[in-house]
Amino acid sequence: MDDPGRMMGHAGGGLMPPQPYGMNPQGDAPTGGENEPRKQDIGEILQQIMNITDQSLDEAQARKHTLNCHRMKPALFSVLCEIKEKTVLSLRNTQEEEPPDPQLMRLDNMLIAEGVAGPEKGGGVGAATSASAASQGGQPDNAIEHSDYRAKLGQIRQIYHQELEKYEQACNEFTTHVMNLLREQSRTRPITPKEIERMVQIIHKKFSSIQMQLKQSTCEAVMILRSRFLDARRKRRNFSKQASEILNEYFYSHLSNPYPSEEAKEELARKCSITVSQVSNWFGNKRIRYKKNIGKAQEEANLYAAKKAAGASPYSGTPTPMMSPAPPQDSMGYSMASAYDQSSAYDASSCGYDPGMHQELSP
DNA sequence: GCGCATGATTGCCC
DNA sequence: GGGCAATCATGCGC
Repeated sequence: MDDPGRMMGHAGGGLMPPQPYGMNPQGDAPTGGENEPRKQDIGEILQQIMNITDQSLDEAQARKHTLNCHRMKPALFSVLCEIKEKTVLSLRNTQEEEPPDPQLMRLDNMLIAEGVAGPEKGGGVGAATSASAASQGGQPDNAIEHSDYRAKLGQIRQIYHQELEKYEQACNEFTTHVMNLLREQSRTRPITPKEIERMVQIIHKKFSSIQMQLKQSTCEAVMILRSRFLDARRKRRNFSKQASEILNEYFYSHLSNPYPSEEAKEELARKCSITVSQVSNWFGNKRIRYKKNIGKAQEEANLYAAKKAAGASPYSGTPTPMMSPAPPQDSMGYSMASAYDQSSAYDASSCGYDPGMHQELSP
């Protein structure tokens, strides 16, 4: 930040009556041997002015009074006026109105869109809804995900507004402080209201750059939250036990043709409270893993066969062409008849046993 | 913390 | 476009 001390200086705002710049108010142009002591005097006065900032108010007031009564004060004022003129010239080029920062506009727009800035949108309900739908399809725990996302976004929003308020407060406090300081100093040194105003602008600019960092960090936090929320893999949840049972029962009941039709998939999806694509994924994974580990799959098949025998299957009333599960292997690696084969209503002899399917699904 | 289970994704093939 | 195979990433029991 610019040193406020460098902003000092202009005739009209000071203690002295307006005088032409560069003129010695006393009219006695420095000459020859008188120069050295005067230089020393001015140096001394400048040093005292610099020291004022390190002093207590009472001390400073006393010192200022001494300075104002100093015989070299008018000469110093004149010097300050000269510096002032040069400073104003250099400032003229920097006072043009700057266009709004496109980066800041982007950040603002994003924060408004996400419901972090601007009017309260329930912590980004819209974003949460879309993200939730994208990540979970029609899963019942949507509401949990949704509220979870909303709660986290709400936290971000709260922190953002707290910090923003803090920065604004600090900015106002600092601005007031600097303005008071400059007004106070304007009694001793030439400072115009316009310069004070410019100083305020500089302070605001500084604080707005800090605000931009805050906005940037907030945007990053929202993006991270969103990506985590949208990343389905991160949010993988095992299906409910009931859903797994339903899917397994269907799979082992249709082992001869474990490729459910679209209608069947929809029905399964509805019963399991999952999406059709999740049903497709499940069957895709199941077919592959069944083939890879047929022995273990056989145990599972037997389990479901036993259940079916007990009449527990929801599919027991809808006999469709299927095969018995792959027979378990004995110690020699040969197939043995499974419990499922023996107990199922859909055994090899009764309905559509497909040896080819065994081969197809066997490793 | 580790290993296995499991849902999801990706690339390829038909 | 659907299925397969490989892989990733997370959940979960130990």
